[in-house]
Amino acid sequence: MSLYLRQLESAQTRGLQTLSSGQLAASLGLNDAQVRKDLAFFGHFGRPGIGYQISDLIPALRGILGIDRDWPAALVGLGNLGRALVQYRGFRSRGFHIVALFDTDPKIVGRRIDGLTVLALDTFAVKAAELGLVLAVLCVPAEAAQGVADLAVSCGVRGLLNFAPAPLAVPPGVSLLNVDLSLQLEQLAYQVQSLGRGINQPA
Amino acid sequence: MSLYLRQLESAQTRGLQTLSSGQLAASLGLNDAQVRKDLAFFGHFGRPGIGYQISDLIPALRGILGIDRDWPAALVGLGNLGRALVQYRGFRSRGFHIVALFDTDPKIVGRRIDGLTVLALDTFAVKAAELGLVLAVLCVPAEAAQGVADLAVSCGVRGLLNFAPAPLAVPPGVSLLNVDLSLQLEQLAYQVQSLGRGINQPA
DNA sequence: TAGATTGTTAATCGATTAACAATC
DNA sequence: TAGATTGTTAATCGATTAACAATC
Repeated sequence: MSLYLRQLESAQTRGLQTLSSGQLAASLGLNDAQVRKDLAFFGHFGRPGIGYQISDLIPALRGILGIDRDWPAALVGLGNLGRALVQYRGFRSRGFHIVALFDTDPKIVGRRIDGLTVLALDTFAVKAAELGLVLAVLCVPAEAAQGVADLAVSCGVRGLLNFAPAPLAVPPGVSLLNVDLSLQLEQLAYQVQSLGRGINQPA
Repeated sequence: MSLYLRQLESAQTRGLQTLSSGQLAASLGLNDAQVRKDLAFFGHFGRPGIGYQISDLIPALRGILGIDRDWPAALVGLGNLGRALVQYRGFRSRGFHIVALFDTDPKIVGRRIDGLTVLALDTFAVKAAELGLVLAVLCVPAEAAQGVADLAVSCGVRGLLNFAPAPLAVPPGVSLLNVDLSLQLEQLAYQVQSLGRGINQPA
Protein backbone atom coordinates (compact mmCIF):
# COMPACT_ATOMS: atom_id res chain seq x y z
CA MET A 1 0.00 0.00 0.00
CA SER A 2 2.80 2.41 0.89
CA LEU A 3 4.45 1.45 -2.37
CA TYR A 4 1.31 2.16 -4.37
CA LEU A 5 1.09 5.55 -2.73
CA ARG A 6 4.66 6.37 -3.70
CA GLN A 7 4.09 5.38 -7.30
CA LEU A 8 0.95 7.50 -7.40
CA GLU A 9 2.76 10.50 -5.95
CA SER A 10 5.55 10.01 -8.43
CA ALA A 11 3.03 9.80 -11.29
CA GLN A 12 1.31 12.94 -10.06
CA THR A 13 4.53 14.93 -10.14
CA ARG A 14 4.98 13.69 -13.71
CA GLY A 15 1.62 15.32 -14.49
CA LEU A 16 -0.48 12.19 -15.00
CA GLN A 17 -4.22 12.16 -14.19
CA THR A 18 -5.01 8.46 -14.06
CA LEU A 19 -3.12 5.20 -13.68
CA SER A 20 -4.28 1.71 -14.57
CA SER A 21 -3.66 -1.40 -12.51
CA GLY A 22 -1.40 -2.59 -15.30
CA GLN A 23 0.78 0.52 -15.13
CA LEU A 24 1.00 0.39 -11.35
CA ALA A 25 1.84 -3.30 -11.45
CA ALA A 26 4.55 -2.83 -14.06
CA SER A 27 6.28 -0.07 -12.11
CA LEU A 28 6.38 -2.24 -9.01
CA GLY A 29 7.06 -5.56 -10.67
CA LEU A 30 3.70 -7.06 -9.70
CA ASN A 31 0.75 -8.65 -11.40
CA ASP A 32 -2.12 -6.36 -12.45
CA ALA A 33 -4.72 -8.56 -10.79
CA GLN A 34 -2.78 -8.27 -7.55
CA VAL A 35 -2.96 -4.49 -7.67
CA ARG A 36 -6.69 -4.48 -8.36
CA LYS A 37 -7.32 -6.92 -5.55
CA ASP A 38 -5.28 -4.91 -3.06
CA LEU A 39 -7.03 -1.67 -3.90
CA ALA A 40 -10.50 -3.24 -4.12
CA PHE A 41 -10.04 -4.53 -0.58
CA PHE A 42 -10.44 -0.99 0.73
CA GLY A 43 -13.14 0.26 -1.63
CA HIS A 44 -14.17 0.87 -5.22
CA PHE A 45 -11.55 3.36 -6.31
CA GLY A 46 -11.23 2.55 -10.01
CA ARG A 47 -13.47 3.02 -13.02
CA PRO A 48 -13.66 0.40 -15.75
CA GLY A 49 -12.15 1.57 -19.00
CA ILE A 50 -10.41 4.49 -17.30
CA GLY A 51 -8.26 3.31 -14.39
CA TYR A 52 -7.64 5.00 -11.07
CA GLN A 53 -7.98 8.76 -10.65
CA ILE A 54 -4.68 9.76 -9.05
CA SER A 55 -6.03 12.85 -7.31
CA ASP A 56 -8.73 10.77 -5.63
CA LEU A 57 -6.67 7.74 -4.77
CA ILE A 58 -3.77 9.54 -3.10
CA PRO A 59 -5.82 11.06 -0.26
CA ALA A 60 -7.76 7.82 0.07
CA LEU A 61 -4.56 5.83 0.55
CA ARG A 62 -3.19 8.43 2.95
CA GLY A 63 -6.27 7.95 5.06
CA ILE A 64 -6.04 4.16 4.90
CA LEU A 65 -2.38 4.23 5.88
CA GLY A 66 -3.09 6.68 8.66
CA ILE A 67 -0.56 9.23 7.49
CA ASP A 68 -3.16 11.95 7.10
CA ARG A 69 -3.00 12.67 10.81
CA ASP A 70 -0.41 13.45 13.41
CA TRP A 71 1.22 10.69 15.42
CA PRO A 72 2.86 12.17 18.50
CA ALA A 73 5.86 9.97 19.16
CA ALA A 74 8.50 9.63 21.84
CA LEU A 75 12.04 8.47 21.24
CA VAL A 76 13.75 6.65 24.06
CA GLY A 77 17.52 6.18 24.15
CA LEU A 78 19.67 8.99 22.79
CA GLY A 79 22.76 6.99 21.88
CA ASN A 80 24.25 7.32 18.42
CA LEU A 81 21.36 5.65 16.70
CA GLY A 82 18.78 7.57 18.67
CA ARG A 83 20.37 10.92 17.87
CA ALA A 84 20.54 10.00 14.20
CA LEU A 85 16.88 9.04 14.14
CA VAL A 86 15.75 12.28 15.79
CA GLN A 87 17.17 14.14 12.84
CA TYR A 88 16.07 11.61 10.24
CA ARG A 89 13.99 13.58 7.79
CA GLY A 90 11.85 10.58 6.81
CA PHE A 91 10.21 10.78 10.21
CA ARG A 92 8.70 14.21 9.76
CA SER A 93 7.87 14.01 6.08
CA ARG A 94 5.13 11.48 6.75
CA GLY A 95 3.18 13.03 9.59
CA PHE A 96 5.34 11.70 12.36
CA HIS A 97 6.32 14.06 15.08
CA ILE A 98 8.89 13.16 17.64
CA VAL A 99 7.70 15.38 20.45
CA ALA A 100 9.67 14.03 23.39
CA LEU A 101 13.07 12.46 24.03
CA PHE A 102 13.89 10.26 27.00
CA ASP A 103 16.99 8.68 28.46
CA THR A 104 18.17 7.37 31.80
CA ASP A 105 21.80 8.49 31.59
CA PRO A 106 22.27 11.65 33.74
CA LYS A 107 24.97 12.76 31.32
CA ILE A 108 22.43 12.86 28.50
CA VAL A 109 19.32 14.04 30.33
CA GLY A 110 18.98 17.79 30.01
CA ARG A 111 20.82 18.05 26.70
CA ARG A 112 19.09 19.72 23.81
CA ILE A 113 18.93 17.76 20.57
CA ASP A 114 17.32 19.22 17.50
CA GLY A 115 15.23 21.63 19.55
CA LEU A 116 14.06 19.12 22.14
CA THR A 117 15.36 18.67 25.66
CA VAL A 118 16.12 15.10 26.72
CA LEU A 119 13.95 14.17 29.69
CA ALA A 120 14.48 11.62 32.43
CA LEU A 121 12.72 8.36 31.66
CA ASP A 122 10.83 8.45 34.96
CA THR A 123 8.89 11.46 33.74
CA PHE A 124 7.50 9.39 30.86
CA ALA A 125 4.07 8.85 32.39
CA VAL A 126 3.50 12.53 33.03
CA LYS A 127 4.66 13.57 29.56
CA ALA A 128 2.73 10.81 27.82
CA ALA A 129 -0.51 12.09 29.26
CA GLU A 130 0.41 15.70 28.58
CA LEU A 131 1.42 15.19 24.95
CA GLY A 132 -0.93 12.33 24.11
CA LEU A 133 1.90 10.04 23.03
CA VAL A 134 0.75 7.26 20.71
CA LEU A 135 4.02 5.87 19.36
CA ALA A 136 7.44 5.20 20.86
CA VAL A 137 10.74 4.58 19.10
CA LEU A 138 13.07 2.41 21.17
CA CYS A 139 16.82 2.89 20.69
CA VAL A 140 17.85 1.46 24.02
CA PRO A 141 20.19 -1.45 24.77
CA ALA A 142 18.68 -4.91 24.36
CA GLU A 143 18.59 -5.50 28.11
CA ALA A 144 16.52 -2.38 28.74
CA ALA A 145 14.11 -2.77 25.82
CA GLN A 146 11.38 -4.86 27.46
CA GLY A 147 11.26 -2.61 30.52
CA VAL A 148 10.88 0.52 28.43
CA ALA A 149 8.27 -1.18 26.25
CA ASP A 150 6.23 -2.13 29.33
CA LEU A 151 6.46 1.38 30.66
CA ALA A 152 5.38 2.91 27.35
CA VAL A 153 2.47 0.52 26.94
CA SER A 154 1.28 1.16 30.50
CA CYS A 155 1.25 4.86 29.65
CA GLY A 156 -1.07 4.37 26.69
CA VAL A 157 1.42 4.03 23.83
CA ARG A 158 -0.11 1.87 21.11
CA GLY A 159 2.74 1.39 18.67
CA LEU A 160 6.41 0.56 19.19
CA LEU A 161 9.25 0.82 16.71
CA ASN A 162 11.99 -1.30 18.23
CA PHE A 163 15.62 -0.95 17.15
CA ALA A 164 16.98 -3.02 20.00
CA PRO A 165 18.06 -6.55 18.99
CA ALA A 166 15.72 -8.09 21.54
CA PRO A 167 12.43 -9.94 21.07
CA LEU A 168 9.73 -7.88 22.77
CA ALA A 169 6.42 -9.05 24.15
CA VAL A 170 3.51 -6.63 23.93
CA PRO A 171 -0.13 -7.13 24.86
CA PRO A 172 -2.76 -7.52 22.14
CA GLY A 173 -3.92 -4.12 20.99
CA VAL A 174 -0.38 -2.79 20.78
CA SER A 175 1.56 -2.84 17.51
CA LEU A 176 5.20 -3.77 17.38
CA LEU A 177 7.61 -3.34 14.51
CA ASN A 178 11.16 -4.58 14.84
CA VAL A 179 14.05 -3.14 12.90
CA ASP A 180 16.91 -5.52 13.50
CA LEU A 181 19.99 -4.29 11.69
CA SER A 182 22.14 -7.30 12.61
CA LEU A 183 19.53 -9.57 11.09
CA GLN A 184 19.56 -7.53 7.89
CA LEU A 185 23.32 -7.80 7.72
CA GLU A 186 23.20 -11.55 8.13
CA GLN A 187 20.72 -11.77 5.32
CA LEU A 188 22.93 -9.67 3.10
CA ALA A 189 25.91 -11.87 3.84
CA TYR A 190 23.86 -14.95 3.04
CA GLN A 191 22.67 -13.49 -0.25
CA VAL A 192 26.16 -12.51 -1.32
CA GLN A 193 27.41 -15.94 -0.45
CA SER A 194 24.65 -17.75 -2.32
CA LEU A 195 25.12 -15.68 -5.46
CA GLY A 196 28.03 -17.83 -6.45
CA ARG A 197 25.67 -20.72 -6.96
CA GLY A 198 23.16 -18.81 -9.04
CA ILE A 199 20.50 -18.34 -6.38
CA ASN A 200 18.90 -14.96 -6.84
CA GLN A 201 16.63 -12.99 -4.58
CA PRO A 202 14.30 -10.13 -5.37
CA ALA A 203 15.23 -6.73 -4.00
CA MET B 1 17.90 -19.27 9.59
CA SER B 2 19.31 -16.34 11.54
CA LEU B 3 16.54 -16.81 14.04
CA TYR B 4 17.32 -20.50 14.46
CA LEU B 5 20.94 -19.60 15.10
CA ARG B 6 19.97 -17.15 17.80
CA GLN B 7 17.78 -19.67 19.54
CA LEU B 8 20.57 -22.23 19.40
CA GLU B 9 23.07 -19.77 20.83
CA SER B 10 20.63 -18.85 23.56
CA ALA B 11 20.05 -22.55 24.34
CA GLN B 12 23.80 -23.13 24.46
CA THR B 13 24.31 -20.41 27.06
CA ARG B 14 21.56 -22.09 29.07
CA GLY B 15 23.73 -25.21 29.06
CA LEU B 16 21.63 -27.41 26.77
CA GLN B 17 23.24 -30.06 24.54
CA THR B 18 20.48 -30.84 22.03
CA LEU B 19 17.30 -29.19 20.79
CA SER B 20 14.39 -30.85 18.99
CA SER B 21 12.51 -29.35 16.09
CA GLY B 22 9.51 -29.06 18.39
CA GLN B 23 11.44 -27.02 20.95
CA LEU B 24 12.91 -24.74 18.30
CA ALA B 25 9.51 -24.28 16.70
CA ALA B 26 7.83 -23.45 20.00
CA SER B 27 10.38 -20.81 20.90
CA LEU B 28 9.91 -19.09 17.55
CA GLY B 29 6.18 -19.61 17.19
CA LEU B 30 6.51 -21.94 14.21
CA ASN B 31 5.45 -25.43 13.22
CA ASP B 32 7.88 -28.26 13.99
CA ALA B 33 7.66 -29.61 10.44
CA GLN B 34 8.67 -26.20 9.16
CA VAL B 35 11.82 -26.21 11.26
CA ARG B 36 12.81 -29.71 10.12
CA LYS B 37 12.21 -28.79 6.51
CA ASP B 38 14.27 -25.60 6.74
CA LEU B 39 17.20 -27.37 8.36
CA ALA B 40 16.99 -30.43 6.11
CA PHE B 41 17.30 -28.15 3.10
CA PHE B 42 20.95 -27.57 3.95
CA GLY B 43 21.88 -31.05 5.11
CA HIS B 44 21.19 -33.87 7.55
CA PHE B 45 21.89 -32.19 10.86
CA GLY B 46 19.47 -33.99 13.15
CA ARG B 47 19.34 -37.50 14.58
CA PRO B 48 16.04 -39.33 14.97
CA GLY B 49 15.08 -39.83 18.58
CA ILE B 50 17.65 -37.28 19.76
CA GLY B 51 17.19 -33.96 18.01
CA TYR B 52 19.82 -31.50 16.85
CA GLN B 53 23.25 -31.37 18.48
CA ILE B 54 23.63 -27.71 19.37
CA SER B 55 27.44 -27.70 19.26
CA ASP B 56 27.38 -29.12 15.70
CA LEU B 57 24.53 -27.08 14.33
CA ILE B 58 25.76 -23.64 15.42
CA PRO B 59 28.96 -23.70 13.36
CA ALA B 60 27.07 -25.27 10.46
CA LEU B 61 24.54 -22.46 10.44
CA ARG B 62 27.27 -19.87 10.79
CA GLY B 63 28.86 -21.28 7.67
CA ILE B 64 25.57 -21.35 5.78
CA LEU B 65 24.80 -17.77 6.75
CA GLY B 66 28.30 -16.72 5.82
CA ILE B 67 29.06 -15.13 9.18
CA ASP B 68 32.03 -17.40 9.82
CA ARG B 69 34.22 -15.19 7.66
CA ASP B 70 35.12 -11.57 7.39
CA TRP B 71 33.19 -9.23 5.15
CA PRO B 72 35.21 -6.10 4.54
CA ALA B 73 32.65 -3.35 4.17
CA ALA B 74 32.66 0.32 3.27
CA LEU B 75 30.23 2.87 4.61
CA VAL B 76 29.39 5.79 2.36
CA GLY B 77 27.76 8.94 3.71
CA LEU B 78 28.75 10.09 7.16
CA GLY B 79 25.65 12.06 8.06
CA ASN B 80 23.89 11.40 11.33
CA LEU B 81 22.72 7.97 10.34
CA GLY B 82 26.07 7.00 8.87
CA ARG B 83 27.95 8.02 12.00
CA ALA B 84 25.49 6.10 14.15
CA LEU B 85 25.91 2.98 12.05
CA VAL B 86 29.71 3.09 12.20
CA GLN B 87 29.46 2.73 15.93
CA TYR B 88 26.60 0.25 15.87
CA ARG B 89 27.85 -2.77 17.76
CA GLY B 90 25.65 -5.20 15.84
CA PHE B 91 27.89 -4.66 12.83
CA ARG B 92 31.04 -6.02 14.40
CA SER B 93 29.52 -8.73 16.55
CA ARG B 94 28.66 -10.74 13.44
CA GLY B 95 31.86 -10.73 11.47
CA PHE B 96 31.23 -7.47 9.69
CA HIS B 97 34.08 -5.05 9.53
CA ILE B 98 33.61 -1.54 8.36
CA VAL B 99 37.10 -0.87 7.10
CA ALA B 100 36.61 2.35 5.14
CA LEU B 101 34.44 5.46 5.31
CA PHE B 102 33.64 7.69 2.35
CA ASP B 103 31.91 11.01 1.83
CA THR B 104 31.91 13.78 -0.74
CA ASP B 105 31.52 16.72 1.64
CA PRO B 106 34.92 18.44 2.10
CA LYS B 107 33.87 19.39 5.62
CA ILE B 108 33.54 15.71 6.52
CA VAL B 109 36.39 14.20 4.50
CA GLY B 110 39.47 13.89 6.68
CA ARG B 111 37.61 13.61 9.97
CA ARG B 112 38.31 10.64 12.18
CA ILE B 113 35.30 8.62 13.29
CA ASP B 114 35.69 5.64 15.54
CA GLY B 115 39.31 5.15 14.52
CA LEU B 116 38.78 5.52 10.79
CA THR B 117 39.53 8.53 8.62
CA VAL B 118 36.77 9.61 6.23
CA LEU B 119 38.04 9.41 2.66
CA ALA B 120 36.96 11.26 -0.46
CA LEU B 121 34.52 9.22 -2.52
CA ASP B 122 36.71 9.48 -5.62
CA THR B 123 39.33 7.32 -3.92
CA PHE B 124 36.79 4.49 -3.65
CA ALA B 125 38.17 2.46 -6.55
CA VAL B 126 41.72 2.50 -5.20
CA LYS B 127 40.65 1.59 -1.67
CA ALA B 128 38.24 -1.09 -2.83
CA ALA B 129 41.05 -2.94 -4.55
CA GLU B 130 43.44 -2.39 -1.67
CA LEU B 131 41.07 -3.59 1.05
CA GLY B 132 39.10 -6.13 -0.97
CA LEU B 133 35.77 -4.48 -0.24
CA VAL B 134 32.83 -6.84 -0.67
CA LEU B 135 29.96 -4.94 0.96
CA ALA B 136 28.92 -1.30 1.04
CA VAL B 137 26.49 0.43 3.37
CA LEU B 138 24.82 3.43 1.75
CA CYS B 139 23.72 6.29 4.00
CA VAL B 140 23.68 8.94 1.32
CA PRO B 141 20.78 11.17 0.19
CA ALA B 142 18.24 9.53 -2.10
CA GLU B 143 19.44 11.50 -5.13
CA ALA B 144 23.01 10.26 -4.74
CA ALA B 145 22.22 6.63 -3.97
CA GLN B 146 22.13 5.20 -7.49
CA GLY B 147 25.39 6.88 -8.45
CA VAL B 148 27.20 5.55 -5.41
CA ALA B 149 25.71 2.10 -5.97
CA ASP B 150 26.97 2.06 -9.56
CA LEU B 151 30.41 3.15 -8.44
CA ALA B 152 30.58 0.50 -5.74
CA VAL B 153 29.40 -2.26 -8.08
CA SER B 154 31.91 -1.25 -10.73
CA CYS B 155 34.63 -1.59 -8.08
CA GLY B 156 33.69 -5.17 -7.29
CA VAL B 157 31.30 -4.71 -4.37
CA ARG B 158 28.84 -7.59 -4.33
CA GLY B 159 26.37 -6.58 -1.64
CA LEU B 160 24.68 -3.28 -0.84
CA LEU B 161 22.83 -2.30 2.30
CA ASN B 162 20.81 0.72 1.28
CA PHE B 163 19.39 3.15 3.84
CA ALA B 164 18.47 5.79 1.27
CA PRO B 165 14.75 5.95 0.50
CA ALA B 166 15.36 5.36 -3.19
CA PRO B 167 14.75 2.30 -5.35
CA LEU B 168 18.12 1.08 -6.58
CA ALA B 169 18.87 -0.97 -9.67
CA VAL B 170 21.78 -3.38 -9.46
CA PRO B 171 23.01 -5.93 -11.99
CA PRO B 172 22.37 -9.63 -11.44
CA GLY B 173 25.09 -11.07 -9.28
CA VAL B 174 24.91 -8.18 -6.81
CA SER B 175 22.76 -8.39 -3.69
CA LEU B 176 20.69 -5.48 -2.50
CA LEU B 177 18.97 -5.05 0.82
CA ASN B 178 16.88 -1.98 1.45
CA VAL B 179 16.21 -0.60 4.90
CA ASP B 180 13.53 1.99 4.42
CA LEU B 181 12.71 3.60 7.74
CA SER B 182 9.87 5.76 6.39
CA LEU B 183 8.20 2.64 5.03
CA GLN B 184 8.49 0.99 8.43
CA LEU B 185 6.90 4.00 10.05
CA GLU B 186 4.01 3.96 7.63
CA GLN B 187 3.44 0.32 8.38
CA LEU B 188 3.45 1.02 12.10
CA ALA B 189 0.92 3.81 11.67
CA TYR B 190 -1.30 1.51 9.62
CA GLN B 191 -1.12 -1.24 12.22
CA VAL B 192 -1.94 1.10 15.07
CA GLN B 193 -4.86 2.48 13.11
CA SER B 194 -6.25 -0.94 12.18
CA LEU B 195 -6.06 -2.22 15.74
CA GLY B 196 -9.29 -0.46 16.57
CA ARG B 197 -11.09 -2.85 14.26
CA GLY B 198 -9.55 -6.01 15.68
CA ILE B 199 -7.09 -6.69 12.89
CA ASN B 200 -3.94 -8.11 14.40
CA GLN B 201 -0.53 -8.58 12.86
CA PRO B 202 2.29 -10.84 13.92
CA ALA B 203 5.40 -9.19 15.26
C1' DT C 1 -20.04 0.74 -31.29
C1' DA C 2 -15.16 -0.76 -30.15
C1' DG C 3 -11.35 -0.58 -26.96
C1' DA C 4 -9.89 -0.35 -22.40
C1' DT C 5 -10.04 -1.49 -17.77
C1' DT C 6 -12.37 -2.49 -13.57
C1' DG C 7 -13.97 -5.83 -9.61
C1' DT C 8 -14.47 -10.54 -8.75
C1' DT C 9 -14.86 -15.42 -9.43
C1' DA C 10 -12.42 -19.66 -10.81
C1' DA C 11 -7.92 -21.97 -11.64
C1' DT C 12 -3.20 -22.40 -10.50
C1' DC C 13 0.58 -22.38 -7.91
C1' DG C 14 3.48 -22.56 -3.85
C1' DA C 15 4.03 -22.84 0.92
C1' DT C 16 2.57 -24.71 5.30
C1' DT C 17 1.06 -28.51 7.96
C1' DA C 18 0.03 -33.33 8.91
C1' DA C 19 1.32 -37.98 8.71
C1' DC C 20 4.47 -41.70 8.85
C1' DA C 21 8.26 -44.98 7.86
C1' DA C 22 13.03 -44.99 9.29
C1' DT C 23 16.16 -44.61 13.04
C1' DC C 24 18.32 -43.61 17.37
C1' DT D 1 11.88 -53.28 23.22
C1' DA D 2 9.37 -48.72 23.77
C1' DG D 3 9.56 -43.76 23.32
C1' DA D 4 11.22 -39.97 20.88
C1' DT D 5 12.32 -37.55 16.93
C1' DT D 6 14.13 -37.19 12.37
C1' DG D 7 13.64 -36.45 7.01
C1' DT D 8 10.27 -36.65 3.59
C1' DT D 9 6.05 -37.60 1.19
C1' DA D 10 1.09 -36.55 0.88
C1' DA D 11 -2.76 -33.39 2.17
C1' DT D 12 -4.23 -28.87 3.20
C1' DC D 13 -4.39 -24.27 3.02
C1' DG D 14 -3.74 -19.61 1.36
C1' DA D 15 -2.06 -16.52 -1.91
C1' DT D 16 -1.19 -15.39 -6.67
C1' DT D 17 -2.66 -15.36 -11.33
C1' DA D 18 -5.86 -15.93 -15.16
C1' DA D 19 -10.26 -15.20 -17.03
C1' DC D 20 -14.34 -12.69 -17.84
C1' DA D 21 -18.82 -10.24 -17.32
C1' DA D 22 -19.83 -5.48 -16.25
C1' DT D 23 -18.92 -0.77 -17.31
C1' DC D 24 -16.95 3.44 -18.88
